[in-house]
Amino acid sequence: MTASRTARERVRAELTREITDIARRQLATEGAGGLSLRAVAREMGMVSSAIYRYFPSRDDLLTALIVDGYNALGEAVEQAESACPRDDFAGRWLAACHAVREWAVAHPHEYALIYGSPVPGYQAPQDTIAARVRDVAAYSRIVCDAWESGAIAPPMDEGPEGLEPDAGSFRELMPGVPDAVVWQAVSAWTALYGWVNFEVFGQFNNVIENRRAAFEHAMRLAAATMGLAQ
Amino acid sequence: MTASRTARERVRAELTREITDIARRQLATEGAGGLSLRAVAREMGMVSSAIYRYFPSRDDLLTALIVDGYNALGEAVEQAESACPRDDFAGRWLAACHAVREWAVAHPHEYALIYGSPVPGYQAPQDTIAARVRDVAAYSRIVCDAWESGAIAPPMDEGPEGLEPDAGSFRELMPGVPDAVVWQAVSAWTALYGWVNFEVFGQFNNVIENRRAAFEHAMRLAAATMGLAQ
DNA sequence: AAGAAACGAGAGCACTGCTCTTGACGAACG
DNA sequence: CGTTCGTCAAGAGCAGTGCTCTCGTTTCTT
Repeated sequence: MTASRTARERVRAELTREITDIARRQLATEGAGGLSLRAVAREMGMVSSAIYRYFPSRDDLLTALIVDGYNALGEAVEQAESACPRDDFAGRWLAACHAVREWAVAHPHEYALIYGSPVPGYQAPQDTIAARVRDVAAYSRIVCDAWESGAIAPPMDEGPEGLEPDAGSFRELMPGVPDAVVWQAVSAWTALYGWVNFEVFGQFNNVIENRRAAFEHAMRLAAATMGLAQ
Repeated sequence: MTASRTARERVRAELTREITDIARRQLATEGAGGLSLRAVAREMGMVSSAIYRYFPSRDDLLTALIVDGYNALGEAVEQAESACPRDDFAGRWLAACHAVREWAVAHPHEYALIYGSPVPGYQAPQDTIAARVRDVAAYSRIVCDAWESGAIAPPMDEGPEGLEPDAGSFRELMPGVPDAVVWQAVSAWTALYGWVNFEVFGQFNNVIENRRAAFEHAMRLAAATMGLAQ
């Protein structure tokens, strides 16, 4: 039904895709700040103002790339995690971690776009929040499953107060899991992205050599803090 | 001796300081990408080209701000950590963590400059690496002291290979500490900055409410992974 | 076939970092 | 004291940016 309404809409969809493809390539080489609408237009053989027929502003083009990035990362995590045996929770966790790291290392600029410092003046629209929770949802599912099958021991203390039960937050993504376990999961989550941030943004240059092994070791430690038996 | 050589040098130093001050204010409001030499010059009542007498390029001005940021953060950590009893290692660690977080929350754009995604096209010169290790040096000292007084239990495994013994790296900053403990310290380090990154870059908006308490809880968990007795 | 909507091209505005030249001022030297 | 040399602010200008507006043309709808 949505295959080809008119020729005009087909070529419009085609051009829109070509614009985002070229923009993604530019993003990969120049970074977010170097993404130039005029350069995209130049590469397409169009005039810069024509781009505005497809994306009303540079920020809208950025938003499209951000949504694509969230989905690509989320899909990578989902695939890696779902390839593991359902009851191997530590294995699923490690697979998810490696998926995040490898995608980030392979697409550093896209990763910076979604998990780095926010682009100045850019405000993420509501369209992005649906795609943004895909990776953390997959990861919450592991914690959820592990808790339900008793693979996570109940911790001693209750943890601090103050988990906001907002849509798409941890509290909603892990129903039935006690707050203390959610807090441990949050800690492991921040450890994961802290590591990936440091590696992608160059803090490990000339410091850590065998990064994959070191990462796996750190993620095993994170799983332990989460209470996940190895 | 360096107080006042000539009047010319005095006014030059004064103007240089004024430029960095205005640039820092602009950085705080607009972010790194919005830092404009012309706007700085406008605010000083000068013409844009005059700025180039003091900073040969925009990147050099950025570098000055980055070095200042490293020093400010490092000094905050040093002060907070040194205010604790020398043998209260967990207390020193928590104090250092809170210092990092509070400085970052108070100066989000400066923090983004030094620990966020790298500014596109900007390459950090060698001048920065001296100041950059100030915070991690203070923090390594805690681990070192704790290890020497036996507050850190020797871990089971040895951890992965691949610690690069580069100048200013962890391996050099913690002499005498076994590799396995250094790896645990690296994990705690990444957990710390992972948390601060997420908070400063807005990932905790509408998710975590009482962030200071949650942070302290996460940092206690990190201290536990590090093997630090509480 | 006629009207409406979408489209690409082009000119133009305000802004950016940066370079080059010009003229003025101040400090050191003979 | 006067000259010379280095430093400085100012201005014009270049190439680039995001974005807006207008103007014919093409395409779809009625």
